[in-house]
Amino acid sequence: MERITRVSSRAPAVAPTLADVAERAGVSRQTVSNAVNNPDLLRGDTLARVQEAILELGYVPNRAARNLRTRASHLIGLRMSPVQEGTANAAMDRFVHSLVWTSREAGYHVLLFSGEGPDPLEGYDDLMRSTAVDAFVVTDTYLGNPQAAWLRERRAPFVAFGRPWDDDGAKHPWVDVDGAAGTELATTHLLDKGHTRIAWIGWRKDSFIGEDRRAGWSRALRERGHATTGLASRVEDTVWSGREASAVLLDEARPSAFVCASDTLAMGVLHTLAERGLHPGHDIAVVGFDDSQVAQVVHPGLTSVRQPLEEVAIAVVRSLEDLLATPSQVGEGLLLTPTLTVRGSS
Amino acid sequence: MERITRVSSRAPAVAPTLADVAERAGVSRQTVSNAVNNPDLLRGDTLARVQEAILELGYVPNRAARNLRTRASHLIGLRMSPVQEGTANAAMDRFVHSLVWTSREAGYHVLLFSGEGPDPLEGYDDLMRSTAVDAFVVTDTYLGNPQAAWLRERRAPFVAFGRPWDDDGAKHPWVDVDGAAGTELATTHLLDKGHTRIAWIGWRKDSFIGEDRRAGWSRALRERGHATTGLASRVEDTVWSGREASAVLLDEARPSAFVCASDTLAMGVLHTLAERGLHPGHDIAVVGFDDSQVAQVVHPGLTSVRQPLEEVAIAVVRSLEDLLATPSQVGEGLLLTPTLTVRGSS
DNA sequence: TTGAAAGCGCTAACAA
DNA sequence: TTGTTAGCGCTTTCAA
Repeated sequence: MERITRVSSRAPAVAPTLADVAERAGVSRQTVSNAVNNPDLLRGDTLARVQEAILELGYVPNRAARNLRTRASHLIGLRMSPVQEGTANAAMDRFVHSLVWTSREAGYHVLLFSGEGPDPLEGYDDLMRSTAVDAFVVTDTYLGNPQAAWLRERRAPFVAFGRPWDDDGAKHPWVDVDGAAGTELATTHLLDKGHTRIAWIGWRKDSFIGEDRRAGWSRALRERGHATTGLASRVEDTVWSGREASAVLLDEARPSAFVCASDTLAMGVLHTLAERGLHPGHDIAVVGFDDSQVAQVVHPGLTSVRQPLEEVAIAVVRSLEDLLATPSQVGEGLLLTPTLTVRGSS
Repeated sequence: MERITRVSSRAPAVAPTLADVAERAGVSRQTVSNAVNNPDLLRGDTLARVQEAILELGYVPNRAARNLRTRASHLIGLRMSPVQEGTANAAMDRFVHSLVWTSREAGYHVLLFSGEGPDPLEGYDDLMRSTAVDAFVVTDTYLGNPQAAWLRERRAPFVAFGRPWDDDGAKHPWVDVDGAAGTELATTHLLDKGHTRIAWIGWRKDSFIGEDRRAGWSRALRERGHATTGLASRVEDTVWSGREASAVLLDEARPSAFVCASDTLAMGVLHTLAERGLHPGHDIAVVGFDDSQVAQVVHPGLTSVRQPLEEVAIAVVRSLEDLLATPSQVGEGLLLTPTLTVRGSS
């Protein structure tokens, strides 16, 4: 039983405006505006009368008009990079979910746009200049932050998910996950399990993120006095590369465990193990990175470093709010720590 | 070397307006507006002069003002359902990518929003009444279309990705993928490989989509005169359920192949096979549904039915354009055919 | 082919 | 505490 009577649930042909509400409540338009945006300013009975009129008419402020007047859209722009088929990479999608969720609570919506091609700047310009969004969340910082300088120069508010790797003096706010801490966690976990020869399969050297994650692996091994020599491989982020690299490492370095820069590479390791009749978690331990769906559903479960994307989203939105409230403020950086989800593969 | 001189690439402190351009070009504001929206109306030299001024000033029309005036936002609303951890389901994310891409070409952006809870209507109302979006794309039709009737009653333009299963008389436009055709394709593929005892693992009976996909399996078997009795199982969409169901079926019905309603369930089958030392594609064939990343990267590759989500997005956007151009028009339905991506598991 | 007037719905600034 | 005035930047309508 619906108790509340929604008078206008049938949606009137034409949407009511402030003026309609004002007339109905017997007040001025400004008073209605205040009732919506600054209810504290009204006297109790006036507020009640206006709110009743609002309810009766089913009034909802027109966004375009409000945007025009306040010069704000309450929209956050996010560029979506194309899906990568054949990989396990879906961190971006998980992040989008978290961001949408968190933004809503802050009164923002997420506007998705796509760059035409490889140019990461494509698409930002138009949205910014047409005042379609209030700010951007920049995620594709894997090769440094070409966008950061560019957006900064154009005075576009933005928060980056990802460190300004190549620019220590960067003054924009950012949030990132400590990849090295993640792989260190993974490596220590394996060391605790008794493994000593732990191999690394990561990305090519020009990847900042890849080098960061690799550092966690080597740090953990060195701290416990174990060797890293000959145990590392740097390849492309594909299943095939992970398979090849692990095959070579198994033959030449005889590791008992693998730590990988991504779940995609870890899946490659699982391929090699399957081909050789080896059982992950039993014969050889494997740890991936990103706690993708793949890690969650593959047999016997892939242990993986999980980025706290929900927290990232919260921090990003908070940062965005600060930024929009105080545009001149110097941005801060925040580094979050990932966790390790242990499954059958280790 | 940048050849084109972007005079205002440094972004002026305050964005230029129509009036600024008009003054610079020595014409009226209206003429500038026409230069942007109806260039055909201008004489060649006037147009050139105005365009030059636009370029020099770096003028981009203000979206809020335009939206207010034209009562259109060129935004498409899409509700994101929460991520399902522990499953392989990511069709939604792939679809979002395609939709963003396709929308851009049609001059639209995608606005993401999230429902608060299980109520699929939550969130639509506010966006619609505040004229934040021009239309919606409705995707969560797995339990019929409660949104359809609701949105229709409120005169909200929308296109559904998913059939109006429970309402033959539905008059809204929709695009869907023929699930039965997909599983029929999968089953026929297995029959061609020599399998005759092909089991089905699908969803509970109250799932329209699940029953549709199941129909393709049984149709293919019946057409070739093979049995279906005792070969089907209906469970929840989890890896665990798929594992359990396949274990029972293997013991009781001795199938040589499995067709599943989802990659998640298919992964469950792979678990059972791994536990029994059976090799997918060699001892037992397995086919999933959705061609998820999981299917793509798992060893030895999971054969899976692939929904043509790019085509779906194109059809949805086209439908949306028709709808917005001719609001009164009766919506049509379009059923697309999936393909089968064959991998090692079959 | 171009221009002038009007107003979309809202809120900031100020006045009562 | 409430109301009045003005105008955000644009496009529709109509006149020149």
